[in-house]
Amino acid sequence: MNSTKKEAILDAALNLFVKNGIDATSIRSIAKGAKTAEGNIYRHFENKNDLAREIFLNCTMQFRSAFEEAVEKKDSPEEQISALVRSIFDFSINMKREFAYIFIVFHREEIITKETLSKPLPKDVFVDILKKGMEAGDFRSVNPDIVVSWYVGMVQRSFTFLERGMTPLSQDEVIEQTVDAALRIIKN
Amino acid sequence: MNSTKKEAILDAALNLFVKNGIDATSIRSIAKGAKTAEGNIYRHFENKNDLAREIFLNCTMQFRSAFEEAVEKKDSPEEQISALVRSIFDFSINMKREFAYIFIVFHREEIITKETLSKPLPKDVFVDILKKGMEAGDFRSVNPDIVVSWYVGMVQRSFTFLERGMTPLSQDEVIEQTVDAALRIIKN
Amino acid sequence: MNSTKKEAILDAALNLFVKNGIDATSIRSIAKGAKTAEGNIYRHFENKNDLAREIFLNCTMQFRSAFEEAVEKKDSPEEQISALVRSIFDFSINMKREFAYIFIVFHREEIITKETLSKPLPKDVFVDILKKGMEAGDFRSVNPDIVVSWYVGMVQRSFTFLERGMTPLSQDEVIEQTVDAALRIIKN
Amino acid sequence: MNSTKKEAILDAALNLFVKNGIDATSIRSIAKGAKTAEGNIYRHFENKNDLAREIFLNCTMQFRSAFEEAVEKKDSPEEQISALVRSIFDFSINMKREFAYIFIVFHREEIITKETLSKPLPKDVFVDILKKGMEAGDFRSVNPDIVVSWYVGMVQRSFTFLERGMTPLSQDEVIEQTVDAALRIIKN
DNA sequence: CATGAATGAGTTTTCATTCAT
DNA sequence: AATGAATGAAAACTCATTCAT
Repeated sequence: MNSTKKEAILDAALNLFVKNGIDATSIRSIAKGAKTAEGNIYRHFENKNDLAREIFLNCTMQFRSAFEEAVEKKDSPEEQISALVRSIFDFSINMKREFAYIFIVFHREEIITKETLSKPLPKDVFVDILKKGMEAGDFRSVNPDIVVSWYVGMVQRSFTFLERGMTPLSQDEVIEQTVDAALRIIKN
Repeated sequence: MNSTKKEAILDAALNLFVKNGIDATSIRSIAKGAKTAEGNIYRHFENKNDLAREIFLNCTMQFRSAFEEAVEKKDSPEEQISALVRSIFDFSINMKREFAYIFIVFHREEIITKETLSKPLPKDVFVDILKKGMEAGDFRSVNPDIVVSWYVGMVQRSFTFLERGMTPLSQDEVIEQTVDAALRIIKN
Repeated sequence: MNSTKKEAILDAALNLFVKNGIDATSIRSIAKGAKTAEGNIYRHFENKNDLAREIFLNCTMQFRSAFEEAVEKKDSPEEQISALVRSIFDFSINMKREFAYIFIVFHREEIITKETLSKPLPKDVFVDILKKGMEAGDFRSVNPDIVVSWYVGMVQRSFTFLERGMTPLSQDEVIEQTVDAALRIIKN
Repeated sequence: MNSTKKEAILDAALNLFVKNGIDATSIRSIAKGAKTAEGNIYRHFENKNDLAREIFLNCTMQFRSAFEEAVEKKDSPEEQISALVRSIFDFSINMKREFAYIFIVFHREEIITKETLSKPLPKDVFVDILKKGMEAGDFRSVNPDIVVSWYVGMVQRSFTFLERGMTPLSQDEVIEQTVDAALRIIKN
C-alpha cells in the first residue's frame, strides 16, 4: 500500500497521533507501525515535530483539494457553498484521521509555525467563492474569513456532538440542517 | 488569592495546561507554580487525570453560571439568545483560560469519562431558551442541541481566527456579526 | 479486639508485612489498617524498622511459649521431641502470620540486630530437651543446635512444598512423617 | 568477565538483590553496577520483576546442573544421596549468591509465577535417585518429594545457623553430620 | 494524645535522539 | 540505507517522616 518507507512512516504516525495524541505517541511505536527501525525515521525527518508538521501539510493539502473538487461541479454560488459545507462533512467522515489531525495540531505552535500558515490554506477556496457570490448579489456582504470560520466551527462541533451522542439527530439530518443553516447566514 | 493549597494547585495547573497543553505540563511545574511540593498534589488528587477532570468540572460550572446570569436580565427569547451568544464571547475573553481549557480536554476520554458528562452541562441553559422560543413561535423549529453546537463552534473558531490574525475584523465587529448570524439561523 | 491503639498498629502491620512484604507496606496503609493517623504511629514506634522489630519479638515470644506448652504435658524425651516438632507445625498452621513473619525478617540485619538475637529464643527450649535426652541415653550424641536447625528447616520447607502443591501428601501425612523422620535422626 | 551488556546486568542485579534484597535494590544501582544506563535495562528486560525472574531461572538451572554432576560420578543410591546432600552444601558455599537468591524470590508470586515453576526443577534429580533407591530396597518407602523438602530445609537452615554463629560446630562438621542425618532418615 | 497536610528525595519507567555496525 | 543498542534526562508517582493545629 505504501510504496516508500517514508509514506509508511507518515501513515503510521498519522494513525497513532490521532488515536493516542502526539505526545503519547513514541517514535518507537511509529517505527513499529511502519515496520522500520527507530533510527530510520530520523533519516526522513529531522525530529518528531518535523514529522508532525509534514503530516499537517499533507492533511491541509488534501482538505483543500476536497474543496476544489467540490466547487468544480457546481455553477451557482449558492450551490457551490452548499457543496463546500457538505464537503467539510464528507471530509470529516471519509478522511476522519486527516480532519481530526488538523484540529489536534492547529494550536501547537512548536509544530505549526507562522511560516507553516503562509502556504495556501483550505479556507482560501471558500473565501473566493464567497467573494464572487457577494459581488454577484447572491449573498449579503459579510467578511468572508469570518464566515468560513463559522462554517468550520459549526461542522466541527456538530460533528463532535454527533459522535458523543449529545444530539438525537442522525448523521444525514445533521448534515442537511447544517447546510441549510450555513446558507441562511449569508443569503440576502 | 488562593485561600487553600488545593485551590493554588488547581489554579496553577489550569494556567499551565492552557499554556503548554496537558501532556507537556509536568507535575513538577504545577507544584512549582502552586508553591507546594510535588507529593502534596497527590494528597489532593489521585493523579494527573483526576486533577485535569476536577478543573474541567470547575470550568463548565462557571461557564454554566455565566449563561444563567446572561439570561436572567433579558425577557424575550430573541434577546436572551443574543445575550447567550454574547456571553460565550464574554466568557471566551474574560475567562480565556477556562474557555480554552474546556475544548482542550473535551475529547480526551481518559479525562472526560461518560460519567463526567452526566452532570449538568452549560448547553442545557441554551437548550431551554431555544425550546421556549420555538414554542412561542419566535424561532423556527430545529433541534436545539444542534443549534447550540453551531453557536459554540462559531464562537470558538471565529475567536481562533481573530487570535491568529486570520481575519481583518476587530473583536467587536466579530462579536456583533456572530450574534447577528446566530439569530439569522433560527429566526422564522 | 485490640484494646489499645498500639496493639491495633502491631496487628495491622503484621497483616500487611506478611501479605505484601515489609518494603511494599507503607506507613499510610498500616495507619489505615489500624484506623489511626500516620503521625500517630511515630508516637508509639521510632520508625518502621522499630515497629518491625517489636513485631518480631512478639512473634518469637509466642513461638517460644508454644514450645514451652508443648513440652509441659509430656514426660519422656522422645515424646517431648515429638510434641515439639508437632508444635512447630501447629504454630505454622494456627499462627501462620507469626510463623511466616519470623522467617521474613530473620535475615534483615537493619531490623534483627545482634542485640535482638541475644534475648531468649524459641530454640532454647528445644536445646534443653535434647540435652536431657542425650544425658539419659535416649538420643545419640549430636550438637543440639544443629538438630534444632534441621527440625525447623524440615518443617518450614515441607510446609512450603505443601502450600505450593509440590507434594501429593495431605497435611496430616506430612506432619506424621516429618515427626517420624525427626526422631530417626536422633534416636540411638 | 561479562561478554555482553545483558550478562553484566544479570550479574550486577544478582549481586545487589542478594546483598540488599530485591525491593531495596534500585534500577539505578543495577545500572551503575553493570556500567550501563538505566534505560538500557529496559531494552533487555520488560521490568524489574522480569529481570528477577530471569535470574531465578538461571540460578535454578545451575542448581540442577550441580545436582546432575554430583550424581554422575557415583554408583550406589546411598552414595548418590550423600553426594547430592553434599552438593547442596557445595552449592550453598561456592554459589552463595545463587543459593541465597533462590530462597529469597521463591515465595514472591509476582516474580515466580506458576508458569515459572512448570520448568524442570532441581529437586527432580533428587526425586529420581530416591525412587531408584526405594525400588532397589536400599531406602525405606517415603514420598520422595517430602524427603527432598526435608533435605533442602536442613541444609538451608543449618547453613544459616552456621553463618549467624548460632552453633559451635565448624563448617565441615555441619556438613558431615547433616549428610549422616539425611541418610538416617531414609535408610531401612 | 491525635490528626493529616506538607515535604522532597527517591523510585520505576519512558522516550527522543545518537551512533557503531 | 538500515538497524537497534545505548544514553541520560525527565516523567509520574510513592513514601517515611515531620510538624502545626
